[in-house]
Amino acid sequence: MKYDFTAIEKKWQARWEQEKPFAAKTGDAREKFYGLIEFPYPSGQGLHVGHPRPFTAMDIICRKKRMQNYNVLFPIGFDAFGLPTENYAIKNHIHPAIVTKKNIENFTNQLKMLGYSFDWDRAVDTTDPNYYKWTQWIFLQMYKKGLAYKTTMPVNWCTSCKCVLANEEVVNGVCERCGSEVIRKEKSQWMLAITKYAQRLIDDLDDVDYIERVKTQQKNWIGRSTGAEVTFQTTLGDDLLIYTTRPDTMFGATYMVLSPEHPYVKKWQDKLNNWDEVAAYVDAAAHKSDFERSELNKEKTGVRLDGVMGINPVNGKQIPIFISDYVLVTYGTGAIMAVPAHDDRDWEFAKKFGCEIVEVVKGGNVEEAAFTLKDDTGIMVNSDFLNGMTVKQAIPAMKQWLVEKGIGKEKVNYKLRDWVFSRQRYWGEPIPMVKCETCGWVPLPEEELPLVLPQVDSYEPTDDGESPLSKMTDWVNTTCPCCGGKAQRETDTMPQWAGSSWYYLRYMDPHNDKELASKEALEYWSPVDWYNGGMEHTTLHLLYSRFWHKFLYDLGIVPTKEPYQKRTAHGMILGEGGEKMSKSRGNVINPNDIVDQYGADTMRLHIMFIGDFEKAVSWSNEAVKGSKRFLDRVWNLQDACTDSMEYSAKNETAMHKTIRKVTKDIDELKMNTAISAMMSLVNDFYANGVTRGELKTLLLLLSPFAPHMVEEMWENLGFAAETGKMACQNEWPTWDEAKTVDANVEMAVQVCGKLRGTVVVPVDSEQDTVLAAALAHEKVARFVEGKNLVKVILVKNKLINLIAK
RNA sequence: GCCGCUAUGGUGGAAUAGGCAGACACAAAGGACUUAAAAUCCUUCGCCGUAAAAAGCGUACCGGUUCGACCCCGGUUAGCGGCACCA
Repeated sequence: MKYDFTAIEKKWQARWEQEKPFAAKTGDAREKFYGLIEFPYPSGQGLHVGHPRPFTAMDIICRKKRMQNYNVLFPIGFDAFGLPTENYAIKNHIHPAIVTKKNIENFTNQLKMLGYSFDWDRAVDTTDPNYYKWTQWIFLQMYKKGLAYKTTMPVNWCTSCKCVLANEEVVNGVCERCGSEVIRKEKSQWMLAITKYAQRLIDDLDDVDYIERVKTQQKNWIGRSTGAEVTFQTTLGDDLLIYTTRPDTMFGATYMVLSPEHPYVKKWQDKLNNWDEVAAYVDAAAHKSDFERSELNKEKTGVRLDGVMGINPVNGKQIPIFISDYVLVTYGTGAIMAVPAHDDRDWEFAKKFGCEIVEVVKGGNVEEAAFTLKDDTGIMVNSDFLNGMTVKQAIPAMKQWLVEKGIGKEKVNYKLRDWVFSRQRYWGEPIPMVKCETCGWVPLPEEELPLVLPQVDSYEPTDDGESPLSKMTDWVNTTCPCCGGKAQRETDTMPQWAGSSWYYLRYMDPHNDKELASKEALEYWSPVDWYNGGMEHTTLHLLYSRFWHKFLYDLGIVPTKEPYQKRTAHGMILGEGGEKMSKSRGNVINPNDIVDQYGADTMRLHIMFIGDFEKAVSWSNEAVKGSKRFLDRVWNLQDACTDSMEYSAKNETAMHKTIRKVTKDIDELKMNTAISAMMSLVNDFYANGVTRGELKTLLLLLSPFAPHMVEEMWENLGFAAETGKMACQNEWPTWDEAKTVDANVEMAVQVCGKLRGTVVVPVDSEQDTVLAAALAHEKVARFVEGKNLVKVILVKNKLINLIAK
């Protein structure tokens, strides 16, 4: 019988679709398992070979969980708002909704082609008004709690997309999507106060099982630092508040720096003797993008504020004040005390501008370079009451002194900024807010949700940076829900991150038109037990959705503090030479081609076999054959197996070992070694023969990996007649630990640490037995001859090492 | 610069409470079957050496701990990812 994968895969996909064996049942008495993958963006190019890697892995986990009698929720959906679709629509004058619909259809077909056990009845689409109604609803709740606010601030402006970008969308000073230059621009924007959750976003990482690098990356991104805020008086009478993490070095503060945007600069305009020079510098800084500013970090620039001096509160000394763009207005207080002896940037600036350098921590040569080591060994000098203390002692001592004098206090700062939530784009969720001439910003009443995206003639953003919606005067002009007067709708839309911040909740109850999901469903399915996704989403999507979840938790809507109990990440699939796959390199692999040539089961198996799941791997078309060959070999066992349902003596140990290995490896995402264990077992079957019972076990183990072929064999071998379809099995093979070991083991024999041979002894043999066997070994004897056995080291069932002198 | 990760045959990769390095595959070479090809099956496959053995060398590099190190420690180099004037 030939392995006709095309016919077999079609047959079983049709049956699964009809009989729905993968439907999740809310409220079922079995233990629940919620496995989640990052839902795809349905691009026009269709499924990329990068998709099947994480999807197949989670499919395997979920299929195995079902066989272990869990009630599994394994959903799928589409994150369908976004720029590529919009840009395609602009170019081809097709409505983005039509493009999206077509792309989703294509993705759906491709995903079904790969045989994933999704519960398709729960599929969500973020562009469906029944879905984004609740995205808008969550925004309104945030507004009501003061977490959504509108403010004018410098934003990242993409010169090509004509659109505001979040900080996270700017990569190396250019737009993440189109690669064009990004400049700073003042704009009124909706913001979400994620910074209010900064501490909880750090603290609650302790309670979840995320791979360590995700945790560290999130913590670095949030960037908590502990220091002190200190007030410096000035000769103009205004007090300057600065932030420092090194209060211990205050005696070394010899000048101060304000960011060019600091409000005092303007305030002091009339009192400065060099205002023209100052104004020119401020103006130049304003015209630079963040990137330009940071790119010039080799060479410090700045201007002295002539006419004002700061007063160092610890010693009363007057010190000059500069403005420089190495101080950021967005962090701390936008003003610093500069300690050139112990900070690289300050040192560099001081050298250029001729400022005094005062050493306050012993250990370096501050004329040569800043001495920045902050450890226990540094001893304070030139620091009055701190002299002789270590840095570690001086920090709290100074903080205490500042508090006693009433000029400073401990302060925690975060690098994390609030989330710019407005986009001047068409293809996103409309922000459900109305601006009334008398009442100001007014939220739309919840009954009026969803606020549906209107039809427009042109999707192009306007040249002044407003959303295309602003041209829809019929839609924009409305009445105030509050006073009934004239009002206008917000024309900005939400960023793509909005819809993906809560989609895992909608899966729990996707058709609910009363709530985002019912309490019953939320309580039954929460939290997501295992979420796998890409590292590129660690500081964006993952952080944003944790923030939204915590907000919903505070409202009493979701029952858990954290959305995801466990987070893992997959590596990328690279092209043949280890290069990134891209259209321009022409090395893009289309999963359809692999499926056509080898079948979906081979595709699934191979993409799991290819290497360590967490690491990047290069795709090789040649290597796929090996996985296909393995499936062929399994297929051919149908005709070779005996009728016995027992394990044969020759295969018994291998059976138990393989069951153990495959079971444990799947839970640890080591699919590659699970597969190699099954390959070895099949090699054994070819050498020793195979019984029907052995084959049954193999099929159970293999079914999550190659579900279609296994269903067919399951039916052919008569198992389906006995216990039903493979997809409905709730039996996972078990192993007997005692039977995973043979009666005899082969042990390595070393003489003085060098391998000299092997001996076969009964399992768990004591030293005497092994030693006797080892000495009987011809080669070992040769190396021991004429020497004294000084010591013998035995590692049971593994090795014996004879130390002979 | 800071944080994190990685380095193993021609290739993808196995192996860590410190215990036979190279499992499982791909490629290659030889053979069987075949009119032939494909498919399949068998054999070889780290380096050096040998008639074949043996001996020796070998997990990026240098050193250490240990009876024993891919694994632990110190240092170096190269590469990948993230952050980047965050005071």
